[in-house]
Amino acid sequence: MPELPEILNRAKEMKEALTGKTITGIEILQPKCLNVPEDAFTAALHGARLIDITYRGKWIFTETSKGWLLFCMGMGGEILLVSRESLPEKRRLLFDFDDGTCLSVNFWWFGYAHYVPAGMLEGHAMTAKLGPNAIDLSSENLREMLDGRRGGIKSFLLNQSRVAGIGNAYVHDILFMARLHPLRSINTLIDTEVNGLMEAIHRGLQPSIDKGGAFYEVGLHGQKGRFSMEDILIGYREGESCPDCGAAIKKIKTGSTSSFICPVCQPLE
DNA sequence: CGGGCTGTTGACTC
DNA sequence: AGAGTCAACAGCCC
Repeated sequence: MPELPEILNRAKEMKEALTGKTITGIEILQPKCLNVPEDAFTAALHGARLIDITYRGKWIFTETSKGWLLFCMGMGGEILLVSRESLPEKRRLLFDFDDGTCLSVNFWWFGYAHYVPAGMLEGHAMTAKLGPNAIDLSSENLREMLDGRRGGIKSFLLNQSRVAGIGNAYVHDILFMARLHPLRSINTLIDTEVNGLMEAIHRGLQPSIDKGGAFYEVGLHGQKGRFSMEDILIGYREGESCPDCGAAIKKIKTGSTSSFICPVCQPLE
């Protein structure tokens, strides 16, 4: 599940390694992940030179001389820089470059590779509505965004059009560090809790950013992320002891997702 | 062997 | 506005 730490790192690696390369061939093994017909996609990007690679939330933005190439990795996948001689078996898309290297892209069904003409990003619905990157927010921003809103804090954090980049893997520890129950109503939060939440977002994401992302994802050169299970406090630790109070960590259903909480540190009043 | 679960997102309904 | 459900898939666990 690539979320902000993984996507940030992958975009950075891609910028360093791919800028300046020109696409000389495109192989599409799963046309359904595209937003335009296969031949239109190929025609649009053939001969495109890569200018810059950035990210927003869980999306990677590749700026080329012929428009935008956007990736969303869905629930997992790899973007690998390889040679023609060592192509991974599992791939959905393959880009050949003018220097003989290849970019192999694989993801589960939910992944997207979208083409958007230059200057037309505003018209791309899935990225145009993304909120600001989670790590770029200030407490003041967050307070303004929460103001007047109802509903649970977890679904707010997971809603990419509010805050971009947080997914279900990191949200457990973020809420634990903020001492907030996932179903806590936004309109009951006081200022100190919002400040604490902002701090928890940084404390929840930055260590993984610094370690090249989570252990279950790989980077552009196939290397594993160094943010390991030992770095996770509460998430996926059902039945283990809360690191703060020792109570048993519980797994609960919160809408359509599961949540891991300490029932003592994160009460729902 | 098979059923259940996980994860992202948009579409859809209430 | 927000909550709930569904659909799409591979891989893992029991």
